[in-house]
Amino acid sequence: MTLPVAADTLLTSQSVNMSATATPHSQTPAEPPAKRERRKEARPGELLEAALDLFVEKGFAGTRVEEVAARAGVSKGTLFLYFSSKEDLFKAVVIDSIGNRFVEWNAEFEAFPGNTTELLKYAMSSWWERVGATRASGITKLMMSEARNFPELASFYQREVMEPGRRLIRKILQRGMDRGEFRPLDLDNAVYSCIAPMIFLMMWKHSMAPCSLGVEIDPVAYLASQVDVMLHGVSARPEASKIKG
Amino acid sequence: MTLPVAADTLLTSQSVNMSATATPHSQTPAEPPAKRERRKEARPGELLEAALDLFVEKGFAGTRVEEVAARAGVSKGTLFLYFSSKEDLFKAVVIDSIGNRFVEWNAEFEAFPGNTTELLKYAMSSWWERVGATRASGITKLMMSEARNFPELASFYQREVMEPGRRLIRKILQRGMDRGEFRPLDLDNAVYSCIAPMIFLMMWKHSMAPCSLGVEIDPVAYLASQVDVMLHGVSARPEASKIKG
Amino acid sequence: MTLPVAADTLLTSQSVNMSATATPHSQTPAEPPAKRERRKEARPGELLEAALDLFVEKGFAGTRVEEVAARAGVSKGTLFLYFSSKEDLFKAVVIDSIGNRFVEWNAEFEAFPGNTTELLKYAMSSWWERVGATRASGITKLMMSEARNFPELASFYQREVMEPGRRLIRKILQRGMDRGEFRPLDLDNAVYSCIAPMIFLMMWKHSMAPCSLGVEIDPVAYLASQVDVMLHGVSARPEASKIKG
Amino acid sequence: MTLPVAADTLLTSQSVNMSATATPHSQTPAEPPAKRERRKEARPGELLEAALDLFVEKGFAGTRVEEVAARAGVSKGTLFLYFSSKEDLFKAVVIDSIGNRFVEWNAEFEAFPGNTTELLKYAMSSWWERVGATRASGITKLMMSEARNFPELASFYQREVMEPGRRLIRKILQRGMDRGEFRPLDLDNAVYSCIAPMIFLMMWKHSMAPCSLGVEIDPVAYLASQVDVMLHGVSARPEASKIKG
DNA sequence: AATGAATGAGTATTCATTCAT
DNA sequence: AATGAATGAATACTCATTCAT
Repeated sequence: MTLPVAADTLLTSQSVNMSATATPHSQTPAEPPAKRERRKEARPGELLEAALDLFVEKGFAGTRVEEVAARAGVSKGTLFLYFSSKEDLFKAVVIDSIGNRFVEWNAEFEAFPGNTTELLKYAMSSWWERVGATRASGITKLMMSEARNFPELASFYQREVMEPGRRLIRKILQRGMDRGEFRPLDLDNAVYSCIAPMIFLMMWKHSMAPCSLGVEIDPVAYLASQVDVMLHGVSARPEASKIKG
Repeated sequence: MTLPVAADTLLTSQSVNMSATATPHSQTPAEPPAKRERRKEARPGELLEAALDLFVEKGFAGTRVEEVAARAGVSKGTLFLYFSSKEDLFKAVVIDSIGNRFVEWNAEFEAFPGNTTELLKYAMSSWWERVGATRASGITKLMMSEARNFPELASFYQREVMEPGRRLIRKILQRGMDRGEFRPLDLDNAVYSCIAPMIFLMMWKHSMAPCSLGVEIDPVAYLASQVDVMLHGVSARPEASKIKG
Repeated sequence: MTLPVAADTLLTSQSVNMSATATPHSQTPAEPPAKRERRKEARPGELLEAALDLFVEKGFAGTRVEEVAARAGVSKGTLFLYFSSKEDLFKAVVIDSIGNRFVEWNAEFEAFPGNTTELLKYAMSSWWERVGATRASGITKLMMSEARNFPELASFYQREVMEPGRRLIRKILQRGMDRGEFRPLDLDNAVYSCIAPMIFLMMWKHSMAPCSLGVEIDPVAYLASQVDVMLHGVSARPEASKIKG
Repeated sequence: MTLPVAADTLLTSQSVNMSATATPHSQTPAEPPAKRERRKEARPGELLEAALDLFVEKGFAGTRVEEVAARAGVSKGTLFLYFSSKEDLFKAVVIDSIGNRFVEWNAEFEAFPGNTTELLKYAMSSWWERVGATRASGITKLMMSEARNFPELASFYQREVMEPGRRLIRKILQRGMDRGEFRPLDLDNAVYSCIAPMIFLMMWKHSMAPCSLGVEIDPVAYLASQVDVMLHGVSARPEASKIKG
């Protein structure tokens, strides 16, 4: 797992037990867990997974550590073997879940062969596949919900996730402008035309969707629609028709 | 305070003590409203305001009723005079804050004289003025954060707020299409091109913005940009230039 | 209640909730305590009494706050209404129990009419009556037992109790020497010939005596014997007998 | 390690796991004690030493077994190999530390050639050397502090330590009386004129002294002073002067 | 109607003890 | 014999809720 470079700058005053940051989200297929099984290696990851799910679902204050432990298949005491406090666990969950894929993505997008329209489509849909659709998306919902209770973590999240994301989007839009594919744009705001749908989808997925009684949103279709609208606008093109007519 | 029409449908299983939002001790015959009477009337409102702010900031579980009472300038005991429980208070906060302006807005937009492009701009900016920029926007952040802890409230919120909002937006887009101002659109998804930015702004305002160290978003500029992008797209118009050239 | 002058110097880093220091050891005759009786005034004193007894008996770590509360006839929660933590309670117990009677005693002994032999007898026996035989003696046992767990408190206790006591005894011995009643003495050490028996009695009373199966010590008799031995020594006086013979 | 004769009488109701103080796994036939064997033998002793220090410093409840194990250089689990419980460890610490030197001392004092004044001086100073100044003195502080939590141990201690000590002192004083060196004394109380200073010194050493900021006591000087006062009293001797005059 | 003292169920955390290795 | 991961009962402390005044 790649820890974000600045992770340690966060931890000056309230340090997070780093021993906890083991393989995140390792889809260990549920082996029959014998009682008092010894597997120090696996524990933190399992706890982090369980904690992520519960924190996302119920929030920090609404989650009981005992529940986290139970879901990870261990006892309350074991949790405190790996995380010195509930808050420490919380921080570890957030920090652990933030691998910065941005270097990787940057390279990938930098090398993208097609035109920027295609790149934008690709960026959005691959984001969905790799983040939006995964458990990792919960972190965003969590941060949005708990930011004001953990301002330190919030600014860490902004620095390590929001900022790089924003820069990546901006680069794509800039590419479009540079290549004459996109018209001149107010980039500072235009980036959010990409980011807002992502945030919206993640929030929706983790809040309304699970109790949705009627309205369903198909993320893939929505993102396609959004990219389409974003690219071509909703306005009819009277000039174009006129000309053709 | 305007209660949404469907408020009572919510109350089947987990009833909200309605005495809380209604005048308490209403048996008192209409006497000349002395100053102290005035205060009596004001109590629940002050509590609801305080509760809204705190719930938005700290979440349901993270907020202590004592804090709510203190902020409203009353004692803890008094709070329970108006709301039978913390949960009841929470529900009242949500329900109370949802006046359905939608009938009003519907009428307003129905009578809108200008073209749909103008209408869209107007709708977005007036939404910001009347909701986004106000304390009411907190409710959305609250619902997004707490939906899974209060699924009943969540579906109430969807029914009373999201749904009408969605329909309103849809109507506007439909109007554009009907009048040939907008090109044919996948309306089911396109509505979210308007809604996502709103949700995003409200979430941002109540989560990241308060602890933002760097990135600031100017909502008005962003919404303008978003509407612009939405209307005209980001793509350059080779045809258009061709024609002109 | 008179708080020792230097009490506040102790409280710089870990402050003791001073609201707690109400009438100490008020022998409130057990009135039938109605449930949920309201008597804020009496509470802290009752709690301090109960806490003193239990801390003396079981030590700090060995005492459960719930037990303290129960003995004071209140619930666990109520205790925390008056003392912010177990440690705070402990400190309050110690500080509260240390009224400095030394000014009063100083005056009393200063004005003592008889010879110093009488004064010494009087001092010891009145100490027993006013301190040794009372619940207050427990504090000494407590401090001796817990000094190393609460070094701050320990030096407070030395400053406020041991030191003044030492000075008082020294003054008495000095008086004896000044008046030619006592022979020249190594005062720095001689004071402990008075202090050690007191400490010993208090320790004994609160540790061995309660589980004594055989040996019993009669404090009054012991103190009388100790004063006698101290005054006249145990050695036979050959010179004296010789002369008479 | 010498076990006191009456040690087993203690074990009626709350038995002390004697395997702890005996060679563990003694079924091993007497093989040449390799180095590792040596260590094995040493384990319980190291644990007992560590435990003694910590119990004395922090009390029974305030001491964590993990700390004891760590100080002894073994793991928590190992401790429980030798002692079946924390309480068992505690009892072993006390019992182990009480070698009864009294038979030896009895003989030594019985054979003492000099006068009783000398004997008394010798007894006190050799007690300080052999007990007071050593780690063993901690046991007394421990017992004084914990007696009421372990009444059984307390009466064991009284029987095995206090009682023999008292008898030894009494014998010395009796010797002085018998030989006409001491005047007639109330022996039952007079013994405590010797014991109290010892107890006082041990308590002081293990409680106040470690956090003493000002007052220091020189035990040897104090004991000398105490013996001097005890022998000759503090009173001036008018008769003597008269005679001389 | 308003208070705030009192309550006790609930929760985070500790730590003696167990046990598979 | 030794380890140290795992346990869960115990305990300090919190906070929604009650109720006498």
